[in-house]
Amino acid sequence: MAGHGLPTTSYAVLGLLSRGPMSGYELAGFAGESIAHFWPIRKSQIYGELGRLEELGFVDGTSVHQEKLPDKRVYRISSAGKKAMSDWLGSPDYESTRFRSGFLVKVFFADQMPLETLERMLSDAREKAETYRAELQATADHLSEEPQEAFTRSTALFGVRINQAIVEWAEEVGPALTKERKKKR
Amino acid sequence: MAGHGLPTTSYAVLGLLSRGPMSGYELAGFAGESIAHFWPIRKSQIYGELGRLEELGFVDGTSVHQEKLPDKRVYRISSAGKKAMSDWLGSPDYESTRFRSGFLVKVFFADQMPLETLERMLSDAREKAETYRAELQATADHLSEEPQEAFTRSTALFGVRINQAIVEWAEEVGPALTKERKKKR
DNA sequence: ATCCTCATGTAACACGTTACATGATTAC
DNA sequence: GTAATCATGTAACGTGTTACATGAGGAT
Repeated sequence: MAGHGLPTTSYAVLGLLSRGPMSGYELAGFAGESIAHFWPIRKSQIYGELGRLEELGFVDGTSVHQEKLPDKRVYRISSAGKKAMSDWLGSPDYESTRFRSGFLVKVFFADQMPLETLERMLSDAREKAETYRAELQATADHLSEEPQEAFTRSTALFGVRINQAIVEWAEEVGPALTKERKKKR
Repeated sequence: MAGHGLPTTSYAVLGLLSRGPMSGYELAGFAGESIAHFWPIRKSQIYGELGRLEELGFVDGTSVHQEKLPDKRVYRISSAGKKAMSDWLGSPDYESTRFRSGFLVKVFFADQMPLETLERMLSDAREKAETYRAELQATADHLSEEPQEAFTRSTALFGVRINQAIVEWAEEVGPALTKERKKKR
């Protein structure tokens, strides 16, 4: 927790709502296109957050009837919500990074792994990172020069750097590791 | 899940036990020095995993009485456990990477953030990554040339690359973002 | 004397994931 | 006309985190 109270996910939802009123479904879509690469949120979790935020008085929900589609509930950030958001933004504290790599767990124990499997894993990881890097680079390139977008772009560029690092890592250690595995056994 | 059954944490525990019998407490310490930077496991979770693995017959636990210290339960990997481990290592599938950055969430919404806070955050993130990078580099350097260690070293080098990328990112976008925030408002 | 760390764990809870539900519209 | 997708959500579950417990030894 950063400062005092709510988990980061709550502020993420609140922040997205500060860009305009939305239903949970719409919010899930928006989150998927904007923050998902560094802070994924499942839609079921979004509904939970919206409920919590409404109880706290940080958002106001309004039920909207629709003819051909299911009725929806549209949420709008309240003034208390804006205050909570700007308090959060006022502090430089942030929730510490969570990183877990099932890939590295396997690499760590790979001295017991068939050579072919290891090679498949390494090339797979390299390729995935390469693809993802290109994708995020494209995202960054397509953003406008609007001031607001500079922040979005910087988060995309973060992902670009990370995935570039992974590609380079795979190229560096790949040959050494498979060679290692050939010696052993 | 990678293949069929257990979560990655179970295999991580099993894999560490394949290096030798340990108590839960010892295992937690070992995990903290080896895999924590890409797969952290809390000790309370380790006890849970050990219980599960014992029920599955993948490890055998033996209670050991100690004079001055609390009694402990020492676990040893069973042959069924070794089989489960090698089956897991035989498949190139791995649990997908989980990455969550509370830092980037704040950066994403930083157009509403006081300039000073943004600057503090960026330099803090840069510094943390720099420190962590050096730490992991030292870890990699101190590993021997034993074949086994090559895999451990590669996971450390992964962290080195990642943190190097973060440092470079901060240097790239830092000035642009703070400049952006100076224009706005 | 008191406080902190070591060495062992147990218990409670919350976040986040996966699975389930439902009706209309579009695709093949 | 059957299957996939859209548009809305709810419910159940499990991993992982935080808090609690306990007694001995070392530090100040």
